[in-house]
Amino acid sequence: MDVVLDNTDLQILERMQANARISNADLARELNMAPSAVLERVKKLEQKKVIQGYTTQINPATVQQKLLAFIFIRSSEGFTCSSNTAQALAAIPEVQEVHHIAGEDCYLIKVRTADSSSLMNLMRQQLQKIPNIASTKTTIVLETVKEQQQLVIPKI
Amino acid sequence: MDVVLDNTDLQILERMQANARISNADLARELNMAPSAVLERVKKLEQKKVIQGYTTQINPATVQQKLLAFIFIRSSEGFTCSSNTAQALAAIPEVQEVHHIAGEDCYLIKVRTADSSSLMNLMRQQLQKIPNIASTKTTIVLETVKEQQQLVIPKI
DNA sequence: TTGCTTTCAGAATTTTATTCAGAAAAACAT
DNA sequence: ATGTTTTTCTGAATAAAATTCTGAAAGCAA
Repeated sequence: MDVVLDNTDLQILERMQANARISNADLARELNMAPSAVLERVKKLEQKKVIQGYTTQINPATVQQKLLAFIFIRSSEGFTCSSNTAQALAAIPEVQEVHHIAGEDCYLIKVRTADSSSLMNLMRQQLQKIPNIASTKTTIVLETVKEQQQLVIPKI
Repeated sequence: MDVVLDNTDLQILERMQANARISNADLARELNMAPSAVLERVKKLEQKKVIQGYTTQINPATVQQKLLAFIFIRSSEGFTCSSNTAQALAAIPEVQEVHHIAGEDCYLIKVRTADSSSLMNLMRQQLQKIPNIASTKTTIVLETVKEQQQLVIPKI
């Protein structure tokens, strides 16, 4: 069940993380391997779900998403953090991330909307409808200095 | 200075966000356009920095990154949140995100490490070395329910 | 050794990316 | 409206890449 990755796999992952659209031919050249061999490895990394997908990073402001906020969500007392709550949160498209966290607060979510009034609408029309939410604490992001979902690939 | 996107651009963005490695030929077929026309648009979206890059989503656990944490960082009193602090935070590879936030706390950062002891090391060896940090409040993530950096592409 | 599995290289084939000339459409100014 | 300019598109040609396949080499277990 445990996935084992050798150095070649890690090299592939590192390069594809930096540029998902690198051609298989270029990748093969950088690794001094045949394209067919590299392709075979990439396919296996996909099968093994090491690679979960390929996404395009879009400048949020250009698609009218200028507001970013983190919201701490506390469940009602007497209710354990049900996965129903998490699922309901995750089903909202503007909710990018849902994390179950340690401590008193139950969930931390990351939300992206057009502006503060759309965030207000979202909270009123979507969050308030979810059962067993006792309170929310919102943190508005003024400026994002860094935002990379890139991992540190280990070296062997 | 303002980027204008028509419906075709948004369709392209939506599809490429879902799969950055979709072939230009497939994309053209879906949009009922010639591949050359689609390619031209994609190149322009890259030039205009609407598209900021293409990344591969890697299962963090498979590359030994099992711990995720959010850390609130407060600057020393009498010091405004200098961009130096933000830059120093952003320079740490394990720090995936650095957000300047509203309220008393100055920054909210997202950190990914192998385990809790590596997080401890990181905090002692890296965060403590940064000047003018008064306090940190760490929130450990127990379970991530959703994590998509996918935006909601507007419809026209 | 023998048999089994994995990984690789190299060649053949299919498919795609890329470039370019010119047509169509849209935008613009007169 | 009219003519002009700019943008966007199609379709064809070419270069490049993806994909498939065969078989060799390496690793491993019995």
